[in-house]
Amino acid sequence: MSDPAVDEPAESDSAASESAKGDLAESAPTPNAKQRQLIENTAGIYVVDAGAGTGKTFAVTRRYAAIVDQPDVEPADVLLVTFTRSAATEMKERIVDHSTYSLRELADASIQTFHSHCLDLLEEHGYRAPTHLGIDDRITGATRVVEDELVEAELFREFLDGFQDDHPEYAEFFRALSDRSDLLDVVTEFASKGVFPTADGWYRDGESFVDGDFETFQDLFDEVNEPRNGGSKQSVLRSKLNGYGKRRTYLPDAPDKGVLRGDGTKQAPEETARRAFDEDREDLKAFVHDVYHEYLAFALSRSYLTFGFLQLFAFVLLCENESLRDRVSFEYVMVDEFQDTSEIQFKLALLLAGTDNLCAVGDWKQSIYSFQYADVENIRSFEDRIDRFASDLNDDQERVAFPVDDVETIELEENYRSTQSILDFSEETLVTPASNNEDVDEDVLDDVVSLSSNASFDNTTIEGIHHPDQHEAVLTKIQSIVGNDDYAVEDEDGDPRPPQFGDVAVLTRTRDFGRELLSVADDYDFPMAYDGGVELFRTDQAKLLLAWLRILESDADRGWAVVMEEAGYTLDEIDHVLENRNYPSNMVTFRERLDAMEAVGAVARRVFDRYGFTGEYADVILHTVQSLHDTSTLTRGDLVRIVERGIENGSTHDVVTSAGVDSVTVQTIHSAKGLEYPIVVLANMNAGKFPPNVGGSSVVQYEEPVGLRQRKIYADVEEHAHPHVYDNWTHDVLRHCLQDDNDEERRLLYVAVTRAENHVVFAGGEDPNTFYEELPFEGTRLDPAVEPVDRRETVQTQLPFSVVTPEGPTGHTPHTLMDDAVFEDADVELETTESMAFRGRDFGSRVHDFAEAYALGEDVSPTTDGHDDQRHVKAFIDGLSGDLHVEERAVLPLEIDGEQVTVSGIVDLVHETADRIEIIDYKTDQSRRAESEYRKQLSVYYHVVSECFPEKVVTARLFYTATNERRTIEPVSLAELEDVVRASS
DNA sequence: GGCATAATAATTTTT
DNA sequence: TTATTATGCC
Repeated sequence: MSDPAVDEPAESDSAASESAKGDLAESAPTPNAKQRQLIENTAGIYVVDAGAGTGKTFAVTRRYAAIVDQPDVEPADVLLVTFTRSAATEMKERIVDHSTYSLRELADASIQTFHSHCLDLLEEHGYRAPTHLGIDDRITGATRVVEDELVEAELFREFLDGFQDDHPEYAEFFRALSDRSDLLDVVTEFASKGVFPTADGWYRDGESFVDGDFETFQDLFDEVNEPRNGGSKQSVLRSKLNGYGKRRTYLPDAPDKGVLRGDGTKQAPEETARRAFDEDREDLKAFVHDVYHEYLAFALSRSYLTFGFLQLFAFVLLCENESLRDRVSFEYVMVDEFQDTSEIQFKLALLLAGTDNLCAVGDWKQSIYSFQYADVENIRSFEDRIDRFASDLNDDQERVAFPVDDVETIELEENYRSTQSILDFSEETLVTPASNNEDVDEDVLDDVVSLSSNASFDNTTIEGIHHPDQHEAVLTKIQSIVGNDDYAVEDEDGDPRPPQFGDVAVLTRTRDFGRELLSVADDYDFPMAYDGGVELFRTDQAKLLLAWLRILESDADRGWAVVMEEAGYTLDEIDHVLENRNYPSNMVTFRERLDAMEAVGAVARRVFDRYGFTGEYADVILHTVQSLHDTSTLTRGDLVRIVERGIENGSTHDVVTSAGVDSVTVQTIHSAKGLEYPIVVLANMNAGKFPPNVGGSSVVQYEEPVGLRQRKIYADVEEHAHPHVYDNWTHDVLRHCLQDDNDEERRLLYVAVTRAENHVVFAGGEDPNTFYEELPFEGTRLDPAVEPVDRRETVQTQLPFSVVTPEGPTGHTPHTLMDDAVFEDADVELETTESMAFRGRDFGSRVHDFAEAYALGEDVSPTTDGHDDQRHVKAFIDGLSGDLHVEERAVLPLEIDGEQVTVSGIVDLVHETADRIEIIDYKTDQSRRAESEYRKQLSVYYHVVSECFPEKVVTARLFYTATNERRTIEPVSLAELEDVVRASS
């Protein structure tokens, strides 16, 4: 145990009185000048450019505290909107530390996402909201929110079936759709922009949005129609129109290619814009309107709302009901992550603001959620938009009752995360072409607020490696980095220290790459963990398990086909075998062996053994299956259904790998947003992968300035006969004007780079992409030579428990059971805190020391050094009532193969009430991958306590201190524990 | 260099 | 389905 840990006195409310120290990110005790400007100016409209690592959360929470600590202001007067629920929780906790309010007092405060606030509004006042759109239905207590996208898609399909039957007049539109579910996208997108249908038209000025605005369109058109190379080269548009009508035939009234492109010119004629835009879209509008309106009615009749509809109805309600608007509006509104807001959310913020005390905080450079309808223009063109939206809302009555023309901009400039080299480099990512021919507009740099680093040293390396065996090359590179002084990272005192595996994060654009990398790492015993959701049931492991289960159940063809294909049979061979039911004998033998097994868990295990699936996916599938049902009562049929359902709805599960504490993290860039790592490896920079050279494919799409585009395809009677005949050629012109460029890809690149504190490595495969080629770093071919890792030497894992000599516990309270003497006799090796070092800080002990002291009621308060662990622990413990016991040890006697052995386990906290005992183990977020081992450790204690206190409900939980997640753990069965002990002895 | 055509390969994920 | 890149021709 080390570390000064908790030496900071409880902080006072006034930022000014705090001591000037602390060099770590978000929670530096003293705000810098710009942060102070934001914190202290709470009246008026502010838009805050808060770049990566500039202490945004810190400033926002302090500002909130400053607002509510004013004499006449209560938390009920303030709305603080966050992007995710967990961000809301985090905000609350951090505010508690800096205001006079307790967590309990803030429990009902409006610190939440737009969606949950809308839900609250509708639950309380939404009963008649649908009538404003001419829908004769109500939102009631029985109305639920469908959160799962796939469930919604299923419901929508069901709706469309009925709709199609009821509306034969729309048959031709349905024929034109390659995928009916595109219609759901249209509906969702309309909803996200505040365009709603009424019974016989569009809500408010919705129709003008649907029609689009020619002026705006013309600007876009002109932009792509600009001749290039000083007039010597045709415009992008003209070049693209070269393919006009290439593989399709239009109806006779379509203009000729030559007319649209212009003859002997470098650009398409101006007239082309008009022609394409003026296409008659009335029928299409009616179609989309009816789908939209009837779907809303359908959803309400089924008593459900989607995320998008929550906002839709809340918006309508606030628009229509003036007195309600007055009652529910806030004196102060703050919106965090403003770059991730959609158009309707911006408008909701205006409707919810009772005064002009409005604050939008974000970083346009980190806007990477456009697929979620985030609109980066909300923050980039804040002043224009607030002006436009407010006057739109005020067109028939005053809804935004304050002036919006006085907008103050605050730019946070000090970066607490990265070196200056990385910050400077990061700007390059925003102007790097994504493909060889792309012309990047360098003007975006004018909008970049350059950041200045306060790192204590700058030894940054930025480099690229590539090799066809990219996975191995990445591992090799990481091995050369770990322990290498050339890649020193910053320790807790701001001094350089050699990096460890835990300092490295591999970020990728896709989950797939992460998964592949992890499986290669597994071959070398390389300490690496995938952090994030995996569509577990869509893995090979799950599919093969399903196949064998189907074989067992009914000799199903689709079972045999899968396992035979896996075994390398050709399709012809498989057909032949299936026809004659003459299955390969080794497989038949295996089937018989499986058939003899009773428990499905055992079947699964045996299947995974056969295919050598020893990795985490197999593990998690087994675990998931077991935790879904009690293994003893789960039939094969049940399991088949579970896996099928899992495949169908693509449910993701957090994969828990057991690489030990000090291991490399693998994540998607999206999920790494907000996090930081000393060393970032940005992998899979291959042509076509990142950025992908793929465009949208939906047939009916909508963009605000253009309105609806339409393409109807009259397919020949013979399926897929070519050429199709299109009655609408406009789409083929318009689509070229609406191409969004690769800006968001560059922002993704930006997000990835700005996660790094000290070093960045780009990694590519056979064919590195343009980003890799164009960015200013040296890329070298790296021939992989991964050293197989002996984990016992290089990875400091925490042993789940040790096997010791027979000596059972004798006491009968859970706490005397953990008698020190018993424990010491047992000769258990205790890990030292050194082995838990986390990025150079004594992370584990920092948290544990604090947690222990705080749980024991000592007068300590969380440090604010850039990590939230202690704060999270404090909030967690504050929420517990009952007896707390810290650092408990358990020994559990087992009889294994006729021999008495005893295993021991340690837990951090035991929370005991009259009827429950809760066992809690603190873990850093970093250690999540070892969860399956921790499970076993917790289970030792679980079984001991359960046996001694049969009348109490015993639960085991892991508490991830960095992310403030609490996870209930399904204990490992005694039989399984015995297996583990057998294996380790 | 400019233009047209053929070959090629294709995503992220929260409420 | 569609955007990019490679290619072949002028």
